[in-house]
Amino acid sequence: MRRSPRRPLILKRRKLPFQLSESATVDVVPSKQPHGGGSTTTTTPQPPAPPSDGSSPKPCAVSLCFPDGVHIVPHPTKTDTRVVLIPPTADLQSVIGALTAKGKEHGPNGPNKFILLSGSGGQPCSEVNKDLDCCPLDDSLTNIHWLSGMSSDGNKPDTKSVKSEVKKEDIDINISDNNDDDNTSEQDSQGDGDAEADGQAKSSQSDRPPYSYMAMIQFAINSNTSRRMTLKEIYTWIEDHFPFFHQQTKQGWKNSIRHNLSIHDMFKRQTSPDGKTSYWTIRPEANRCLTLDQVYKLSASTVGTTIYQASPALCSAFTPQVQLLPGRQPARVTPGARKRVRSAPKVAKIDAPAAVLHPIATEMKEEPVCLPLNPQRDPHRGGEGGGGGGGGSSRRKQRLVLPSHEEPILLPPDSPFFDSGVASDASALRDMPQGSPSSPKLSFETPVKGGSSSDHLASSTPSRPLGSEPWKVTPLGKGTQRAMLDFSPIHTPGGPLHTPQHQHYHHTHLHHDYSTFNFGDPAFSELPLFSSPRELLLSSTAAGSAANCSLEGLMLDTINDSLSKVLVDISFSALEDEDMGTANISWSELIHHFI
Amino acid sequence: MRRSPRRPLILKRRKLPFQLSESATVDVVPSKQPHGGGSTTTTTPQPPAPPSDGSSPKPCAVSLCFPDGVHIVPHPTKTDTRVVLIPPTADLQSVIGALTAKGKEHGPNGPNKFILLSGSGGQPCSEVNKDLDCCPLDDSLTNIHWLSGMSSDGNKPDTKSVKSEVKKEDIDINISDNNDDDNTSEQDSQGDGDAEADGQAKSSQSDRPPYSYMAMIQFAINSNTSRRMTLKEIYTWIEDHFPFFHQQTKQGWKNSIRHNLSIHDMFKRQTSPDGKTSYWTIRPEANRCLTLDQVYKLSASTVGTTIYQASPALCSAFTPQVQLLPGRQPARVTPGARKRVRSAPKVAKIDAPAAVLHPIATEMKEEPVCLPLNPQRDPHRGGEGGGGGGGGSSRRKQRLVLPSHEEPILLPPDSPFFDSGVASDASALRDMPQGSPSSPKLSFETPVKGGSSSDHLASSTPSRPLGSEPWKVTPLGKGTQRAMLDFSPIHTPGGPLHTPQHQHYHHTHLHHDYSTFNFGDPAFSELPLFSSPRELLLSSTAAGSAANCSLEGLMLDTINDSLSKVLVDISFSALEDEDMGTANISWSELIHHFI
DNA sequence: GCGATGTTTATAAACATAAGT
DNA sequence: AAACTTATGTTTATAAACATC
Ligand SMILES: [Mg+2]
Ligand SMILES: [Mg+2]
Repeated sequence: MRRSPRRPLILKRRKLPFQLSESATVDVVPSKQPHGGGSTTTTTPQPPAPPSDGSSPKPCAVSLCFPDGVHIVPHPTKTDTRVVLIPPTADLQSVIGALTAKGKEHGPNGPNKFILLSGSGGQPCSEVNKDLDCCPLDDSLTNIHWLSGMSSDGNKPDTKSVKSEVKKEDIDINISDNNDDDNTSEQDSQGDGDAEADGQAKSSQSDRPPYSYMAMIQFAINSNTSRRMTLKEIYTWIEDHFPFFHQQTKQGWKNSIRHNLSIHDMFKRQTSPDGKTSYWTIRPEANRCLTLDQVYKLSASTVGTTIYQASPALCSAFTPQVQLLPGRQPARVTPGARKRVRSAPKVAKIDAPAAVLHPIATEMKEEPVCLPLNPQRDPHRGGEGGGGGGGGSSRRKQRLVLPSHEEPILLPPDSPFFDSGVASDASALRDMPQGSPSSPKLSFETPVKGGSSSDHLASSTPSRPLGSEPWKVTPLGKGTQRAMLDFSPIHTPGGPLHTPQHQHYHHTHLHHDYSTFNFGDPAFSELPLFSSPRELLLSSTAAGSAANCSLEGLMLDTINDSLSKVLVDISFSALEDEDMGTANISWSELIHHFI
Repeated sequence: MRRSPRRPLILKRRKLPFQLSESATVDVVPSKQPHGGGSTTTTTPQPPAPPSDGSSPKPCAVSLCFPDGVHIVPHPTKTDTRVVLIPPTADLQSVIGALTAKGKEHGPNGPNKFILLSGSGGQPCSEVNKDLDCCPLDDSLTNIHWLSGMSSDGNKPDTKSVKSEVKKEDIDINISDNNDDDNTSEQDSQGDGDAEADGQAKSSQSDRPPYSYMAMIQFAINSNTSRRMTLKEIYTWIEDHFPFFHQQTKQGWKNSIRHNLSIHDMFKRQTSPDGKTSYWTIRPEANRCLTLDQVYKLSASTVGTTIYQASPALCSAFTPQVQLLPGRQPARVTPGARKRVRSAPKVAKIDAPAAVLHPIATEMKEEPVCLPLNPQRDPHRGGEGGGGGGGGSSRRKQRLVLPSHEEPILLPPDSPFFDSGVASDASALRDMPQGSPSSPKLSFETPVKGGSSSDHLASSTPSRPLGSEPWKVTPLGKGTQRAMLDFSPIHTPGGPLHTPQHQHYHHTHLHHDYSTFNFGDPAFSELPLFSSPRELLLSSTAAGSAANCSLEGLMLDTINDSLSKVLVDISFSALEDEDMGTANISWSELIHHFI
């Protein structure tokens, strides 16, 4: 037992540079799309994305507007980059082949980088679930709704015994009962507790699930309609869904669960009004509403692309009437700030061309981590605006601030981040910095960690994309549990092109507290480890159709011959202001601005 | 090696409730004050507090104004609490004895809680070191001062080759060279590297130092004039000062050092302009400027009370000219908000009656962790201002938010926090939440943890208060290294009674970035583990005199017969606004408002 | 490929505290 | 009501897997 089982290695992403170099489109475009194997278990009936039936040999079309309906638009700031909008029905492989040829035909001087987006597939999802976002429950003190049946293992969430007076406006109470498709599934799974052992037996051959503790806790909490769980409930949920932990004689994993709850700022503890029970919740701003269903189902269907619900947590209504004055957005720095690319530690994220980023003046004077745009790093440092600015991009990654004068820019994939092939990151499973909007008020309370947390990614991608995982998920699902996936309200503060710069620097008031919400945070898909470029392509194809409101895309670099999955990220450095948070705009909407 | 050495247990505080219960003042006031044993090693010459020569049998004086010059003022909000201002010349024991008797004479209805403060001793320290705060160096890009001699192990910080232009106002440059007593010591220690082995031999009998990695890293970085160090330098510094690590064959401790640097948000990495070297720094707002000298010297002098420099890091000058508009302080919530008690995880902190706290509306709707004021918790919840508010105080501690309507209150020690006896906490060694002022701008950059961090205390109190520590600190100090202690600028945003509520919710701009600075954070003294109540008393006495600008005090509870050391904390929930940060007010000044 | 430096996750454990017995 | 036990939380220490330079 001492010999730690090691964290699941399968969680680790692997670098698989797109092998396209020597021979132009060699090996890249297999003639057929083995899309078959997928959908072994519960499938997603609804997605309006008809998967292209593959085998569409049309790789030679190099026109600017591909016959498939593909649109190529220039990048706002990068002359060598093109944004390629691909309809869900298009054949991704042929498009890539065409782009590769196109890129190479112009040589290093012409466009050689292509950001492939497929935003037209999904429904706008803007007003889809205005009320059924995360946090369906009202937490007002008076609302003791949750007192009803929570003390035990969460077996009786249906008995709304108390039903106290609702003090807030329309903060539901009905919302709490809002058993939509998505929530219903988990609701049930939780309801029966252990009785769920139905069809698929929880055989003893359960390996350790490929999820980190952080991910599993998120699965558990998000599975509950009220989005909160007691420690005991979390234990039970995990045991029920991952037999591996049921078999564990030692309780070390429970220690780890508690440890993770504590250290990750993403998990917050709430105390019931009576002070009797503690509920663990997920910081709404950080909650991607990831559920096991999503990951499991997606992995089962060979789809490596999951949309981790971008829901920025509309729970703001719960907050008292603090009503702080929203930071004035005007008079601020970095006037022309537009977009900016971001490269996550292990994640590849880029800003969508449409999105405007408000770079916000740096807080310190550290390195402007805006990755070097070109291989030849330009030390345009001397004339910096503020004298601060710090050095160029440092070694790995850490604490990046934009010199106030620097504009955000779309970063091409030439940086090491993008040539790293698949970015099977789990941003959705990460605990985003978030600026700790709560700390200000709590500042005087030592107990609160507040500040910044060291929460980090926990890849949730199952090892193998398809079928029969060795770690054995205990199903107990209905079958209609995918609504959650479709509801991905993306809060886009301002208009597509450029939002007015807000300077809200981590406001504290919670009223609609979308503090530090990043457009890009929400939707980064988990990519199962691809054993070959083909797999990457396949998963990408699937992603284009299934992922509505997705921010993910592919970065095709014809110079380096690399194809990387990237998170097309629209980042608003300071979204804390409530005024911003409410604006929802779908990814596809944004894309339409460019077509 | 696998069998982890365990973290130094001596770091742990112990509960030593003041044994005063059964027999009124029995056993509490020993006839003599064995103050002798102390001050075995280097003593603090300056403290204007002549220790009472003990054996002062005056426990019966129950008058409101003690002959010693003690003033007793009512608490602004708590009727059962009195604030006792004790001059440095007063005999603490007799005062405590008198207060105990007084408290018991009135029974449970009368005042039974006393907050003992000794604020008159120290110099105002308001303008003492306006310029010699933390971060003597300018970090502006143009300032390549640190490029001079940093690449190596930091052996040549004395050769200020570059001495670039000082961009800021008067931010010194002399400060960097400011070889006061404090900095000098470390400066030298670093200069000679290994040659420091002078008088006290680094015998092989070095036990593990009682400091956490986080503390040692702080020691190391703060010892450098430039307040930054490379990883290698940190290694070297620790090895040089703690022979224990020099003897280590395994390099596991280096792994831990790196681990700590990464996980603790307090530590930030900066990259030099040339991108060649990375320097580790301490977030200025979080830096208490703690040095080994302070801890070591203090422990040697039996003084359990250390003032961990409250310096909120005036380094803000380094920041570019971001110049964000400071949050408007007006129109905000919680009008009558005043003070509030806080109980840290393991730390006991209370707000000073004079301080005003701007509770700031909660961000979420969680538990108003304002600890229950009385044993009988009053669920005055129904008519709350905002309807939110959350439940009562939960179990341990975590994430507390004030319902916007609730006023901050001075928490009496009846809560479990105060009856826990000695609070030998090390808030100075903690990484405060801080709201991550930097995250906003970095929000779009995954690399930055930003948000809140799980940095936490690392008690720095040496196991034994006096002399010859087994862990063997390699001296290499001068002898006159205590300047740092005396400079404890306390930033008190507003006037004593109530500062205008600021709503700055974690501003990001760094210009004078005092974000989330808590009045109370800075000065929490480390209490060496007291083996008896007497020791607590002794240390407290010493503290009263030596600690100017100290915020510490004693909480005497005549009901529970407990005497606890507490941090009298003035907390401003949102001090991020620059306008606030510059206002310095000494603790004694605050106290004078009540006399 | 190797070594230094960084980042994250997993485990074990020491304590603290609330809740039960 | 005191004492012991258990559950729950918090924090630090270590080891390790990877990533990047
Ligand atoms: Mg947590
Ligand atoms: Mg760090």
